[in-house]
Amino acid sequence: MTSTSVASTSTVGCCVLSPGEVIAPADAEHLARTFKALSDPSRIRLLSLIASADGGEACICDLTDPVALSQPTVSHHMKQLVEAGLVTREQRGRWAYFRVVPDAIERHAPFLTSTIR
Amino acid sequence: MTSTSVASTSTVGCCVLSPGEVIAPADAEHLARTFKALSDPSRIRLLSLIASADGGEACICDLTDPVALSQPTVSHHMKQLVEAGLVTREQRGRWAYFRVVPDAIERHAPFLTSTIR
DNA sequence: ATTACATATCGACAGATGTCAATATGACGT
DNA sequence: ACGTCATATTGACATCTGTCGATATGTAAT
Repeated sequence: MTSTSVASTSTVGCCVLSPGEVIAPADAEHLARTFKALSDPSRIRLLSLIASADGGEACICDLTDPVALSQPTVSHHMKQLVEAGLVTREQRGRWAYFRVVPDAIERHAPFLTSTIR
Repeated sequence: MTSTSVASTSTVGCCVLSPGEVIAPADAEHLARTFKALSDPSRIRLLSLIASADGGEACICDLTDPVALSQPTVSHHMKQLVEAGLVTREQRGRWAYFRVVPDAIERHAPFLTSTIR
């Protein structure tokens, strides 16, 4: 067979490919979902703000001012980041504290090296 | 000063921050633009197809079938990838050959480590 | 219970995005 | 010059996205 083969959705790690193999559609969708969460400037800034915040965590009220967005909009962005697995949410009293998930992005590194290069 | 400071747009490399510094809005926008190019499953598959193709390059006609999209749509996606700097385009005869830019994504690694962690 | 405050959800809206069919552009062979 | 083929552009369309104001939900203090 001369055509490049399509990898089946990987079970070990994320999107690990043999050389010459093409990423599986399901893996492509998964990757795209992660990148989509990072595709908005405000969300990048929110991640950065949380990561550099005291104790590595921040609540919505800490974030609205620096990004100059309304409270509902920031809440909406945070929901996206949580659903993408890039951030965790912990309710403490009236506040919701968010933390960046370590290595959430690095987890996709295999794709970047084995698929893209 | 107790508040976290905002980094000015970095001139050396991409988005290098001192600890406790927040990414500059311009850098956030730049990063988001790159991630946006990667936020579509079809584009991820196109990148993978090109990278794994014979000689590391492919033309539009090689790509339409595997991704099951029309020629104009593939052309549109390729334009996005070129504009994001993730892929190069070289016209050779009637064909346009695309190649993945090595380290185009890795170039953003400083953000992933210095901003997100 | 009532009040105050932090966050989430809803409804609405403008603008962006992915897709295709039709057409234009451009390069080659005859 | 003409026809053919690969790619790009245009126009149209449905859907998704980011944003806000208004409102609902939930938690804690009084």
